[in-house]
Amino acid sequence: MATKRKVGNLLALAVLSYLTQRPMHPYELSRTLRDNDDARSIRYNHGSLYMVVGQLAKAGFIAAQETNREGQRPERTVYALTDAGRAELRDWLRELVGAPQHEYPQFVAALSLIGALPPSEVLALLARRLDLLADTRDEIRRLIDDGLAQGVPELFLVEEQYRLALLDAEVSFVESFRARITDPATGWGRMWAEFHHEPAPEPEGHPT
Amino acid sequence: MATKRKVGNLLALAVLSYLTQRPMHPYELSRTLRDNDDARSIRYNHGSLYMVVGQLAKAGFIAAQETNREGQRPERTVYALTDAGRAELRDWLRELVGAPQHEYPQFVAALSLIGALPPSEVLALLARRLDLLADTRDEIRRLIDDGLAQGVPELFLVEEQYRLALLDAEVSFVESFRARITDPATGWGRMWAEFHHEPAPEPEGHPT
DNA sequence: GGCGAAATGGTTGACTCTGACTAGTCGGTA
DNA sequence: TACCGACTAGTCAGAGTCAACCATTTCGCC
Repeated sequence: MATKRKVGNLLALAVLSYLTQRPMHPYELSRTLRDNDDARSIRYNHGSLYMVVGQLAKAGFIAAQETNREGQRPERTVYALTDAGRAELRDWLRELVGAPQHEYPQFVAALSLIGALPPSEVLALLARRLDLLADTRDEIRRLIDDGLAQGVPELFLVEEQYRLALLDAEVSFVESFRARITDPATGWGRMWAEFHHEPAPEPEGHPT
Repeated sequence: MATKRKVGNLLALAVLSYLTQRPMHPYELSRTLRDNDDARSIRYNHGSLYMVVGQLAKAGFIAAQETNREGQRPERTVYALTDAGRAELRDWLRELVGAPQHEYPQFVAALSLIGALPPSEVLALLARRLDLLADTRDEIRRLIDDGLAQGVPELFLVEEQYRLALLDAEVSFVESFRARITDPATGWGRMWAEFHHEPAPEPEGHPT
């Protein structure tokens, strides 16, 4: 599983991937990650990068190639991918692509406890969520369009298209969820509201 | 944001939520969480629970109510929710429901680096992924149906329906992704394959 | 009634992660 | 030319996570 890897942080995957192109020193990796906007897909922390590089070196996936220094700056160690590192990269990617991992999105946790909020409030919050989801959607769309306009191959934007697909699914779900709360036929609204000692929620635009 | 909370672990949210029903001691919480299958929605770790309870107590969200002991067992401290805790629960849930958080699913990371694998292999891995996604889908369906059959209100199954919606979206995406790889019109397959020094991938069922 | 397995209830320690801190360099500008 | 802010480059303490372990008690079953 995911935890069996010697280095489990996904940042390490990106490091391995960039080192296939050429040896680099940590700061160069950091800049490359920033320039390619990888922080959108992989949790990035300046501090974690140095840690991850150290772990990869200890595990034998990368090896220090040379150490040089300019002026009074701290020295920079250039790392190169080893054969073991190349194998790890492939194996890890295979696992991630070939088998879905169980994950814990925050919204799932919230939904599982949603009963703790009264339905009237939940309706308002979901409306707000829909607005924000629409904003995010526009942003991703723009990111993709800009990329395409600048000649980025569509293959390198595929993760954004995936994000978009999930986003659309979430929007549909939230809309249908709202509808089911207000639909008197489901009986949800009444039961839920009674539990919170408030009147049953009304459909949109028909407040009591 | 998520990190500004005194206790950031989502397990704490579940603890606060269950303590609204009645005071409990840690192990009772642990069992309740297990019984309700909350580990599906919230990353659960036996050890973490005690830490989270300690943190919540230190933050003033819960308070030790009494300590008793049976036989030679370690003592059990019963905790009760404080007013601050009730407020934190509501505020936290509001945030989670009202505003989507940026998250980092593993598959997104994998997609962003997918170019490192040759397209022929990616096609095979995606096929495997589709199989496993179908299994997961069946499992969730069964979970929902069993719940409904046992009279669980549909509201308490809403997080599984959300999961199902996302799952379906992922299946559609993966299918369309596969199609675009094999479709000669997109040109992806050829470019990608050339980069890996292999022949362009063929559409399903027509191997070279 | 006795034996092992499972449940109860919790602690510990090794490891990982994160945000904050340090410290040199460079370009502009007042 | 002296100062400021931004960038470069890296370190580190403290917090968090997780798996493994420990010690009792109860339960199933022969």
